[in-house]
Amino acid sequence: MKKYNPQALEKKWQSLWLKDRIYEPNLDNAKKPFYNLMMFPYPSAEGLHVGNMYAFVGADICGRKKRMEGFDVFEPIGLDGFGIHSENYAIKIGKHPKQHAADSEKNFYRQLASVGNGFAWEQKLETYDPEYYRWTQWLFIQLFKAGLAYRKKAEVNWCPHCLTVLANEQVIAGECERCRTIVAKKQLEQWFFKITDYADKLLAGLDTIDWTEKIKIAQRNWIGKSEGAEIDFVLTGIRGQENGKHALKIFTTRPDTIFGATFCVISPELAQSWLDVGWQTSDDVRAYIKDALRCRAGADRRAEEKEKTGIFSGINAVNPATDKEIPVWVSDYVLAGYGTGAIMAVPAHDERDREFAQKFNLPVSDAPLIEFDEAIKKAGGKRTTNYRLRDWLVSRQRYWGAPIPMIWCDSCTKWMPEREENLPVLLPDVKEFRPTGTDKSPLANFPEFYQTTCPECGGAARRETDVCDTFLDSSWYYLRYLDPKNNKEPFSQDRARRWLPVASYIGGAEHSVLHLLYVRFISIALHDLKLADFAKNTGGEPMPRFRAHGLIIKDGAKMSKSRGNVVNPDEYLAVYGADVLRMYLMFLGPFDQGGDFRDDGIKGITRFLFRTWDYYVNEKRDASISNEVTGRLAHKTIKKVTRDMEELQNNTAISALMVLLTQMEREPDAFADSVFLLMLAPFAPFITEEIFAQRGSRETIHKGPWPQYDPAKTIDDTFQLVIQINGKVRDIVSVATDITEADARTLALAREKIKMALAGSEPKKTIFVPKKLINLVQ
RNA sequence: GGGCGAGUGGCGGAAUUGGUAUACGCGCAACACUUAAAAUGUUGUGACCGAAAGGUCAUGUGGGUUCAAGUCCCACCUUGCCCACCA
Repeated sequence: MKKYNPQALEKKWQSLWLKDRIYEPNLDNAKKPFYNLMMFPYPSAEGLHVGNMYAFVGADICGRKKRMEGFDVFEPIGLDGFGIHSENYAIKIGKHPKQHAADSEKNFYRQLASVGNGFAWEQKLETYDPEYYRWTQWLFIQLFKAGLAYRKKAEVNWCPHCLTVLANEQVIAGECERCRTIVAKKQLEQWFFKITDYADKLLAGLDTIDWTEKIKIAQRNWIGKSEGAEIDFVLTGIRGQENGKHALKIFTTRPDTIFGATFCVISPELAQSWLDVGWQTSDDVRAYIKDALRCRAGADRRAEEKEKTGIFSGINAVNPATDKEIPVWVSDYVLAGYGTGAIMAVPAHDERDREFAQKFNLPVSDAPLIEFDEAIKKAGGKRTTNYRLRDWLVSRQRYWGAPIPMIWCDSCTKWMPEREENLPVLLPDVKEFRPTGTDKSPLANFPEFYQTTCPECGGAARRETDVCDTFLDSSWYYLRYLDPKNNKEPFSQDRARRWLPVASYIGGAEHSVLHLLYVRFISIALHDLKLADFAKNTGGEPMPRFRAHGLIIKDGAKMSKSRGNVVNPDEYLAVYGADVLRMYLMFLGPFDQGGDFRDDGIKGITRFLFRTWDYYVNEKRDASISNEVTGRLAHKTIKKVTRDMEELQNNTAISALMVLLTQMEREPDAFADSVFLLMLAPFAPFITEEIFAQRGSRETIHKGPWPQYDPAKTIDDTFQLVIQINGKVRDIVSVATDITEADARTLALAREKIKMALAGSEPKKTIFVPKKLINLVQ
């Protein structure tokens, strides 16, 4: 009697697989490439947690099945280790980020190796490796050369806790995505990527890709395309100015409501710009503008809790539709960054305008609507399109990132990229890496870093001291995986053409408007710039199929360190082994739904694998034995499991395997014996490999072949005919599959139970559904 | 406030196209094995009535469509996620 000992056999197979390189596809010659990508983790404080493992295992199961179906599966893994998150943790534990990276790298790879995934370890990468970020810098330079990276002074989001600027996408309801601190506004000169140039392409591409609908909607909303009009309202009553000399340009998506516009509102920023060019106004108005701008800098303008404020500017505007003079107000409920920073207020149709009108006792006019284009014509406006999407702010005033490879020369008076042959611009190994709290990166304290020579005139010049947003690191990693040691080019075009676009991408939905938008933007831009051509057929879309996995919850809440409910897989792996933990996680529920991690459910899976072991290892039986019922069930199970796995419904696939095993234990069948093990292999790679070897195979089970079913054997000769009276089940009888309606009716009427229930009356109508039921309607 | 989901046993969850609601697993109960317990195995397990046969009621609530509704339509309640003064 051999005992199932998961720890010993898992260790053994891990090293044998590594030695035999069974998960390393031939990247240059693969005939049926299948790029199975999962979002790479950032090596966080706690190490790999069960939620990460859930995502990786779900993706791996899909890849393992493809490998058994004969595909050359490439399943790379790496670490997204640059960035504020890692740096903050390093600061907290008093380590240098570089040291922390080295430590967590070791721990992460050890954990990742233990979960039983078919990772292509030879292609691993880390974003903080100079050989990686050298090419992140190269990417920055290509965008700069194409005019897609630019430097601009603008109002930006500043996190007073992280002490850096943030991209719009990293501000959630006015708070820093990472630390939940209320974000302030600052006027700073920063590097931006022109993602807004790609708004339409990013929007159009969504219709062509097979992604979770939720993510597509989130991206559409984020891009926020709205069709509307810009209309000039002629201004009157400006002190010291002739009437009609100036006009106010407003943006509206509802020009059809223009007859109801009873006042205009401009943003404090627009008002300030008027002051800057000499607008003379009262001290009260000046005070309001100053105050509103200061509030914005302090960022206490979160929508819901704030009552509207504002002040009459003293200026009037002529509504071009009604020719009536209406007042122009200044209020911070109008945003500077959207449209023209000015609106016509229609309190009868817009809730915010109504609230404002009520507070300040402004007129409300329930004027009739007119047709959209007619309104624009009447008002002398023009159609325009506005986007919510802002350009991607990529500079960060922090240490732990790829230095932005740009140089400022005082004599050439311009920004220039570092020469590509000088890349990487190495992140210096400095002791004082903490954020400075000014608007400068810590690197600005190191002349030995920033003092350089101008790439054009050779004179003294100064390096940019900000570093790149981590999302730039992760915007192209899938390309580098194909060739992580390439020191001549960022990626191999040949390999990219062979392997890309990515066949299956799996990751968390929390990146719907961050990573998943940036990764599309960068790929589409690379195609436009002729720097890549691997996805010509998908319009540059790098990942035509994406699925979001659900979250693993513990005690009713998302796992987090502060709640103290993080589950580390190590302890479970030590007790139960990877096979049990993998299957347990998959059995919780559908992959896109996640589930609640609780110890009590593990028992069922443990029992199942022990039964499997006993069935194959300890119960010797005649290998030629065959059983009709079990054989047929095996064919049906292949059909169901194959389909369920394609839909990532691993929970029901596992339940079908449980049903099959129970039947095999009752009535063994040689065909079922062989296919059961193959179907179990993606879920429980270790135990199946061991049993396969013990049954005498010299090959790995993981190259398949995936079992095929005989469609004829999935159809039964008989079925359970449900007999209903008025839609209620009254009897069930086993009949031939091809029974006719007439025969079914006769049979049903002859049944004792039916006779009793009908009590002698004749059914008026009969509904017959082949292979399902007969319904007698009285 | 806007957008998108989800509400099914004691619990996690099943249910191809509208066609046997509660698969599979946990838990629970009885039995077997055992000196005993654990483990394992077998059987049972939505609620109510009934000795049984059988019946009635059950998929958040209330309506509707249909021979037939967890599934489709309308209204409402609860809840989760995303976005949020974007004119």
